Formats: sequence, structure tokens, C-alpha cells
Amino acid sequence: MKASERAYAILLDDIQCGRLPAGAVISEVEQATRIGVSRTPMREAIGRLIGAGLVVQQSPRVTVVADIDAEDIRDLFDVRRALEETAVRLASQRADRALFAALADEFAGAHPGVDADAYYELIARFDAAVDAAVANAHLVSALRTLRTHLVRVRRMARDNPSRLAQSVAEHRLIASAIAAGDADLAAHATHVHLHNALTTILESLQEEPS
Amino acid sequence: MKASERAYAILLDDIQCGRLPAGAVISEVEQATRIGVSRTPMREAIGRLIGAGLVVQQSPRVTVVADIDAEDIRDLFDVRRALEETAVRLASQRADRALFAALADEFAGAHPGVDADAYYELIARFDAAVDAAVANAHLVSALRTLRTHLVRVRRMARDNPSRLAQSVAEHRLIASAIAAGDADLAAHATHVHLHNALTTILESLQEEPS
DNA sequence: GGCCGCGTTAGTGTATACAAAGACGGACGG
DNA sequence: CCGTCCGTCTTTGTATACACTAACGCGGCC
Repeated sequence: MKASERAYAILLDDIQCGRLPAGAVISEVEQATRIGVSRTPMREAIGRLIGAGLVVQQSPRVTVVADIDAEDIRDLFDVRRALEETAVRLASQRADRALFAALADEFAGAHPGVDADAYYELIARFDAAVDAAVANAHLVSALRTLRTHLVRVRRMARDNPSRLAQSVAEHRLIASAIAAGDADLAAHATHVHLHNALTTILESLQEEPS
Repeated sequence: MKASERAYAILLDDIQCGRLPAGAVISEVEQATRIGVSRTPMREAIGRLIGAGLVVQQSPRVTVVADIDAEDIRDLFDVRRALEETAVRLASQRADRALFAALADEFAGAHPGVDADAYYELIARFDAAVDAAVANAHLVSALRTLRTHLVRVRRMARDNPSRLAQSVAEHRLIASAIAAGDADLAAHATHVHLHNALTTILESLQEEPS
């Protein structure tokens, strides 16, 4: 494996998991010695993170982990609505219907209160199925960069059990709509889902703005 | 100016203007000596182009300028519809209405048949005004990477005069809708505009698939 | 005592040297 | 004559050394 990829993967994980919190300064030499690579691959890794928008050059001399405030989250969800509604519309036209019918059944039988990790894994599989169905490299690429930011957002605002239960029903409806080839329903259900998700996140942020 | 930025700007321009056509191999040393920089900043420039999707690593040993076929263009326009409809919706809610009323007037008085460059410059100003109005860094960032690809598409399919004239009317309607704060009209007019643009491009590509 | 200026230092930007890996070509064997 | 294997060579990946710049601190001067 390339040293630059290792450095990128480690730094990305550190940022997404909060080990490198917002505002933390990213020094090339410091991170390079920590990861155990040279400055050259570390610069490449940091460059990719800058390109993704997870770190920003605060001044020509100091780069820091990008901050995320409520306004950022609203902005991210504007983009997310645009891209995911488009994605589920395209998936509704092109998807293997049996696959999404099966996913809808899995959502019907999901119990996030019992095993949250299994539920998150199911959502990841659902997202991957949508990505495969849309068969649009540019759209999937945009969604991927979006998700790198959303991982941090999700971490900032811990889901509560009632929200998770509601989320199951919303995902089930979206999967069913795609299985039925109903693009409008899939898009509108996604809109509702993202509206509820954003509302919950902003509420939980107001309670504990850590 | 940083050498890596110079290299990136030159390479980007070379790709967008067709001097480096699709499929052209990008050798680090060759480009570095041509531009007059070292391999290190050249690597950074190529890395950014890979991140933007303008060049791809065909094999672990050879990177080439990304190809654009009709399918790619359709995919790009799916993303473009999603992002630009969202952008004009947000602009309709937040924009300085007088500014867009003035832009609508400029479109009303535009004659692309007489001075095409002035018309393209007007469109660029319109796009910049929309970007400023949406005030959403993530959305604008996604639009920017999209536009780097669209420059190549526009170059592949030369606009014909009648299409340009129609485009003026479409832009004028979008600007008027934003000025009136009519988000639905702005979004639908944008949808129509992009549908017509895509149709024209695909037609001109079928005539001369150079 | 405060402010301005110079020196030092830390840290990034760039160049280059070295290493590794894959591809091409030539030669040898079947 | 063809296929395969080995060697070389090109190209990328990585490390390190050097340069430049900006910021911080210290000292002198006002």
C-alpha cells in the first residue's frame, strides 16, 4: 500500500472520529513523524483532505481541521437533498427491483434499538445499492465527498432511539418506492427523510452544543 | 505565485482548451520540464486534477486525460440539474432582487450573434451572482468542479446561433424568476434550459462525433 | 515604559536523489 | 519460427536537503 494512501486513510479516520477535532492545526512534519511517513506523501494526503474540504488553509502558514457549525450542516443538507433526491429518482428508473424489495424487507425487520451497528451496516448497504443503481460516476463521486462530511455531522449529534425507529420506516418507504419504480415517491420520501434527519440533528445540537 | 498553482492552472487550461486531448498521457517529468517546475509541484497539480476527475490513473503507471463521451455528458447534466435547480431555488429566496432584475435586463438586451464573447462573459457574471446569492460553500464548491468539466463539454459541441438566441431567452427568464423571488419558476426554467442545452449538445455530437 | 526594527526560528515550498516496480526488447531455447 | 525469460530502462513513489517566508521574541531607541 502506498504511504500517501495510508497517511490519507489515517488522517481521514482521525478527523471523522474526532481525534483531530475542528480547529486542530495540521503540521506536515508532526503528522508525518506520527504516521511514520515522509513529508512528501503526507503533503499529498493533506492536499487531498484540502480538496475534499475537511481541512482548510487558515493562513498561508497554518492548516487546520475545518470547523462545522449549524450553518454548515444546513448547507450540507441542501446539497444532500439535491443529490440524493436525484439519486433515488435515477435508481427508481434503473435499479434491480428485486434487490430493493429485499432491502425494503430488511428495513421492515430491522430493530435499531436492539443492534444499532447492524442497522448502520444495513444503511451502508442500501447506499451502496443506490450508488450501483444510478450508474453515474459523477453523481456518486459528489455523494462520496458529501458523505465524508456527514460522518462528522453524525458524530456530532448522537441519534436518539425514537429517531432511529422513525428512520427505519423512512428508509423502508424509500426502498419500496425504488422497488416499485416510483421515482416521485422515492424523491419525496427522501426529502421527508432528510428534513427529519436535519431537524433532529439541529435539535440535538441545540441541547448540547459540544 | 506557487509553482504548483502555476502548473495546475496551465495543465487545467491545456486540458480545457483541448491542447491535451482526451486520452493524452500525462507524464510527470515531461510536463514538469515543459512547464519549468520540479516534479514535486507537478505531482501536486496532477493530484488535484485527479481529484477533480479531469485526469484518471489508467494503470498504476500511466495517467491520462479523462475521456468524455455522450454517456458522461448525460451523467454530468444529471448532476448539473440537481445542483443548479437547487442553486436558483436558494438564490430566489436570498438574492438581491435588484441585481437579478438588472441581469435580466442585460439578457434582454444581449445579442450573442453580434458579440458572442460578451454574452459568455454575461453568463459568467450571472453564474457568479447565483453563487454569491446561494451563500452555500458546499454547493458552490460542487458547482465549481462541475463547471471545470462543462468547459470541456462546451468546447466539444460548438453552439449554433439559433441555440444561443434561445439560450438568451432562457437565462432572462431564470434571472427574472430569481428577481421575483419565484423559486419554482426559477427551478423549472433552469430544468428546461438544461434540457434544451443537453439536447443541442447531444445532437451536435451526433453530427460530428470528433 | 512603549514601540519599532532586526535576528532567529519554525515551518512550508521546491528540488533532487534514490528506490522499486512494471514494461519493452532482445536473446536463447524449444 | 515462436514463446519465454532475463535484463534494462523508464516512470512513479518516497525521502531528504535546501530555500524562502512569515512570525515571534528580544533588544535598543525614543
